[in-house]
Amino acid sequence: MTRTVPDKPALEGIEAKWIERWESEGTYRFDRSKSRDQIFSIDTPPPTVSGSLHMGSVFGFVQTDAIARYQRMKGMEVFYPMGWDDNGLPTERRVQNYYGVRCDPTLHYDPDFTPPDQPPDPPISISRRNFIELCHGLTAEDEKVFENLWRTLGLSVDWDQSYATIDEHCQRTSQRAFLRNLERGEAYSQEAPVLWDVDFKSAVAQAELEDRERPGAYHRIAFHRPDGDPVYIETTRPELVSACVALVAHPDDDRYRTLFGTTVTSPLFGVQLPVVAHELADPDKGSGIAMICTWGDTADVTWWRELDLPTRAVIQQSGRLREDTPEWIETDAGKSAYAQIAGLYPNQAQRKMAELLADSGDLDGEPRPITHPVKFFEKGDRPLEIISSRQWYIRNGGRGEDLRHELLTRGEELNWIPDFMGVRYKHWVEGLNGDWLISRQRFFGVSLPVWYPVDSEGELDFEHPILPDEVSLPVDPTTDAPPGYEESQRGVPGGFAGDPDVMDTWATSSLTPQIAGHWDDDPDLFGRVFPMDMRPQGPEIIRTWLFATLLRSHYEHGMLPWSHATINGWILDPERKKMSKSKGNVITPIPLIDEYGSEAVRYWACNGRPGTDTAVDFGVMKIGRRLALKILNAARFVLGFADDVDFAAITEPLDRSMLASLSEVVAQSTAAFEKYDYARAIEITEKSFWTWTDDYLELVKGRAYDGGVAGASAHAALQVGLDVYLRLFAPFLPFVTEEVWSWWREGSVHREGWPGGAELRAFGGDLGVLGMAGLVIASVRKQKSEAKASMASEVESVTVTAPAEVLDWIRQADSDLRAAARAEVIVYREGEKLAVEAVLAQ
RNA sequence: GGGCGAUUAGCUCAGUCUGGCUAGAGCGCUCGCCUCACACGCGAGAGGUCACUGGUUCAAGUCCAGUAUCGCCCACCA
Repeated sequence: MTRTVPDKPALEGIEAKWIERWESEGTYRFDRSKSRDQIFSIDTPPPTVSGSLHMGSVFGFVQTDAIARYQRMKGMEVFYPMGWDDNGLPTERRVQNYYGVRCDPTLHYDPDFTPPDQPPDPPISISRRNFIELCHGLTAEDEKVFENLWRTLGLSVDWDQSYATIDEHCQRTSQRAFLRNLERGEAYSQEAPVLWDVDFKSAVAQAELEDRERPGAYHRIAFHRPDGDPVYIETTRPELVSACVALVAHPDDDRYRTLFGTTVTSPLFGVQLPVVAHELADPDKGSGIAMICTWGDTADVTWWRELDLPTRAVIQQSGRLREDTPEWIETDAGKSAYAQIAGLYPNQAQRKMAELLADSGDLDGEPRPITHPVKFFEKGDRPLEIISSRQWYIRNGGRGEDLRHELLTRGEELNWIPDFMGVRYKHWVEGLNGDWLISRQRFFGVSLPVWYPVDSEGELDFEHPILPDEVSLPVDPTTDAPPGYEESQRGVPGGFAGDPDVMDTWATSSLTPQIAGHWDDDPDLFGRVFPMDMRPQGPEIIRTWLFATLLRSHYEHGMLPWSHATINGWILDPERKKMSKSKGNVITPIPLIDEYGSEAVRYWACNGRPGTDTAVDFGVMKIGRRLALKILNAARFVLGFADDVDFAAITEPLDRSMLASLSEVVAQSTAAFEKYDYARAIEITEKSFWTWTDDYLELVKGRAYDGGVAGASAHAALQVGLDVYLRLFAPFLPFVTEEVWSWWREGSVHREGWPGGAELRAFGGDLGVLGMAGLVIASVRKQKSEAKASMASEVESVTVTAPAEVLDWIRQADSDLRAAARAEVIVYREGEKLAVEAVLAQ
């Protein structure tokens, strides 16, 4: 092959050139003919396409790509799919804002609907089907943006292996897995208290909660004993006095011991309430006695359940207090008091209650302001309420010790990188306090594939759901009729009703190994890629994605879904602050790629240690760019000599020494990669490469230009060196290494073998020659520099003093040293310590 | 309240698992150099109480205990 080495190599434009070439040549296409032990499979995180692009996405994906490229070069067939997480609330929310629409399932489909150019305010209501069409359209656009970014970054993904969590294949997989969970008793539905977001009007799961510090106020409120004496409780939620079912204190609390078993009356509403004892009551909190409501917090739920208390719900799904007077309020005064808070939101009702209680004399003093943690849906704006609702659950060990233990054991079987991340999983599983709530009262998601018989009274029979055949999946029970029924029987006595809910997005994305590996429709492929080798992901979704994936695999396959979980660090802004939209410090990758180039951004990402929080650092990107340029220029130098080199011609001791040191670098880099430590691998290679260009290239330059037998040795050694460095850098800097490869080699460097140390060691080089010659030339440079002389300035003589064996190494590089130092002669003297003295020409 | 991680040069970070010459790199800074791959470059230099306190040891940035600050995760939040 003829060489085409450009006169002025440049980085500009090489991304576009190779992106296109890799695609057209199928460089990263997965070859499914390989067997499981020849395949390295990656369970890629499907990014939320309706989220914004940010450096956090780039960081983890580039690190994964480096590992994928290493494995591919090592000879493994890499299964590297890409998915898009497009179902669920983030998309709905984006569609609502983008088009100014709201979904109203009661409306009929309008086939001619097109959204207005500008989002209208207030938003317009559209049918469920129209809404879902908009979701599909917008996510398709968003996915293009992401795919373009991934390609620009050079991710070696096989784009034929892609999926979207809302596509038919994912829906089928998700519904099938759910039905199997149901069949085995791992999934169930029940009417129970759930955490409820009043804006989204949906239940949310424990994994989606976050605490936020919110202002509140302790209200000290009097309940009354039969003799009229007050019992003071302190509450931040006086609006729930109407939902109170009991008072509770600690069984050992002497202040309240005499009250247990007696009855008190609630203020304003005059409801008779028992006083009960429970260990969860904290004598040090408030007055030590608390009201139990339906339900103000999760402690209320515990008390309600364990003490078998009645249910008195006043807060509705809308978040408002119910309009009609609850039946348990029987006094006229109570009814008129309730009328004043009926239909209000909790915060409004709270202010009203404070007024009413103050007027009645039941509020002791002023409300005392505090800030306290309040549970929010992580994507929500208002505090969660707890309401009773029928929902679907998957058992996750939160309510069963045996399962919890099995899942903890699975966590121990998994290889965590870095290993301390395993502790987060352990703590999460140990802290679970309920099963996984998977149903959501939303629209853009995978439907729960169940219908319910409607009895002759028109009531739904939730205990005997009607299920589809697996072959008919995916189904949408809101539009499809179940087996054995006609659509005309929907909602009529003796007919059926479809479950209107969709599954939580994690209920689908917890199946990414099964989805990507085509568990449901291609068992041959699945057998070749599952269980997968690697699950890369962020630390914040260990409790969701990682845990849920492990759970589903444990249920379905009785094994871990992957052998290794690599957890990347958190990305911080250049000031080392967390990036967030609200702070306005989010950095997006595309402008950085435009400015520094893909290689530079990749270099930055690859320098982030596994699991280590990393700041966005433009300085590091500049260094990456500099490295890429250096590779181009060094390659131009190396390839500027003879086309036909003979590796048997590598006879010079210095050249062989260089190859020996390179074998060390290969060994260390390989060892680092085997431990998934890509950052260590690039560090080792980079450090060695700069020494190669600074010392070795300078030392052999003269000989290389002079030619002859000694020159031929240099030419060949330089080419071997370049060849090895290109391979070592290829996982990190795929564009520039491929570019240089194309100047003189056939095929793609990314399909070439990873270098082995054996063939380099076979040249029999002695590490000491290059090592010592490097020290001598450095010392001469230093003396020139101190004399403020040019490096090209002539040297009359160099005197090297050293122990005999060191002198022997240095002598083997004598002519190269003289040429590089521009020295007439080198005088060797035996001595204890290495000393170099140069006499500069005047 | 509990847990995990971090704290090393002005800045960004290696090094700590496995204790051992004078603690490293790059950026920035200072000085010098157009040396036939690269001035988007090359050479050299200055710069550190390894957060703090105590302990183990012949020897501690490294191991142990505690403290402080920062970040993250978790927690029943009356």
